[in-house]
Amino acid sequence: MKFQDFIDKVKLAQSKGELISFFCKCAITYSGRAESYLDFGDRLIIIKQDKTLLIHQPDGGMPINYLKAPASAEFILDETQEKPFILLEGRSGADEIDCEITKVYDLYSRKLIDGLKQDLAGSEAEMSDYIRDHPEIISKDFIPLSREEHTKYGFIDVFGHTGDGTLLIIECKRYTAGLSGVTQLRRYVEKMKSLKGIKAVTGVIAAPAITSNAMEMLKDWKLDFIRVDPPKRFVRKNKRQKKIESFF
Amino acid sequence: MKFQDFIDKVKLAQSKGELISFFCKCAITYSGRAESYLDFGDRLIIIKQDKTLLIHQPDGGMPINYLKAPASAEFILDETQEKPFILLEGRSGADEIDCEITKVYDLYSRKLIDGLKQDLAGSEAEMSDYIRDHPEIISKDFIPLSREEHTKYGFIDVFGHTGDGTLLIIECKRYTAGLSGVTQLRRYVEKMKSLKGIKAVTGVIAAPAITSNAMEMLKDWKLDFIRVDPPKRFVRKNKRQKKIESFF
DNA sequence: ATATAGATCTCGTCA
DNA sequence: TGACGAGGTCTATAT
Repeated sequence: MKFQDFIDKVKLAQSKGELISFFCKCAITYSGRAESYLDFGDRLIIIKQDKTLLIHQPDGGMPINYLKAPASAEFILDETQEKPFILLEGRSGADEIDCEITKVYDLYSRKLIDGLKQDLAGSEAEMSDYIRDHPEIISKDFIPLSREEHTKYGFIDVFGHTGDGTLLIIECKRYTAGLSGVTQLRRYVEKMKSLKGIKAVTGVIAAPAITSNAMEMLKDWKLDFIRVDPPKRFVRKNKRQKKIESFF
Repeated sequence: MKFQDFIDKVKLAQSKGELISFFCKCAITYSGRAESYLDFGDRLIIIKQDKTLLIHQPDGGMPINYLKAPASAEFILDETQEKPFILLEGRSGADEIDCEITKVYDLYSRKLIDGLKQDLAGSEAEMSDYIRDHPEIISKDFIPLSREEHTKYGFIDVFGHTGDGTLLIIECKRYTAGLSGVTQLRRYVEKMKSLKGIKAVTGVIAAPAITSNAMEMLKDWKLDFIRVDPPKRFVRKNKRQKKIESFF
């Protein structure tokens, strides 16, 4: 594709508020929170409708370069060498990407209509909901008082007390709990002890598993681990359907 | 685009090892580590050459759904309703996406040649390199012994001692240090004290800034903060070039 | 494989 | 706006 065609297509697509996607050969210099250089290769570049910029290599899940919305772009021509490139700039001007493009293979754009948000289940928030609604999985006499609460002690997943009046802080982890989860819990317990002047405060890690180092630290600090599996909400679709085609 | 055309194009592209990108209208059900549902809307779907799957909405930086490489796909036809959809499955079978597609607007594919890796500067590792090579920014008598070392005390960014023999652990943060950075440092210092039986162990947060809560906690634990800016390696390109075109 | 921690993290949320 | 923590985090590295 000729460079002028490319410019014309991008401008037209932009004016219509379309998402733009193109394959090209380019070299990329990024300067902002970090700095990077990537020499010439084929990449997929996407400019979303909110002017998010994504640059993807042919493999891997993460973009190799990106700019948060809204990014701006302008074409620049190096006066001496006549190398065209695109200068992309982040909103604040703190981030910028020089994308030197030597070939544009294809450019496709379309206005995508989609204002929907995903309904996600299985988060840590739902796990703390579940514990609040099933306090018996923590202990027979556990009485939850609050959940997902931002306190001056920190963001506490579940908070309550046991029959003998001991305050109990629960830190939920959806996966194997590690050292950082234990230090986080310990911080909450300590802070509540010192600020309330109460000694009868304890903490529990609620997670499906815990690493051995974390378990050791937990014991050192007289904290507890209770195995809790994160709840699931949706049921999988019936897989017994007629197969049409199968590939890769 | 007709459904059979879509299947044929995907199969052909797959056989040639191409990256596939298409706009479509679809509804997505995900089940795996979490579960989600997203009703019908227009999206950009990318199948990379290593069979990474990415599904993007028209706005936002993150894919709304994805599968890590290598994902597999097959077309399914619901027997009663004759709704075609694609069943995408993660490698282990633990993750799966049902993508019910009612329209395919465009499909583009190309073999992208790019085996290069990005040269990235400004990481925390480079910051610890810098401190090791410029120990005077910590103190006049600081002598670094190791850097980025995985020890039984933890992963310590920079470790050394001062003139009077006090052991010093440095935790680097590229941006404003927060509570978690302080608890992390505190954990290393405590562990080294207890395992070595030495009291003369102290810790330093090296970062461009620190939050007030973190600073308070740091003082409580007799730890220190030293302002250090992360080093930069690349110089920005000269921006004074001739402008060709500018858009959005 | 598991554990640990960084990331141009991103994203939401609350004070 | 800054601070704080979760994330289907992902990715790299060491044990």
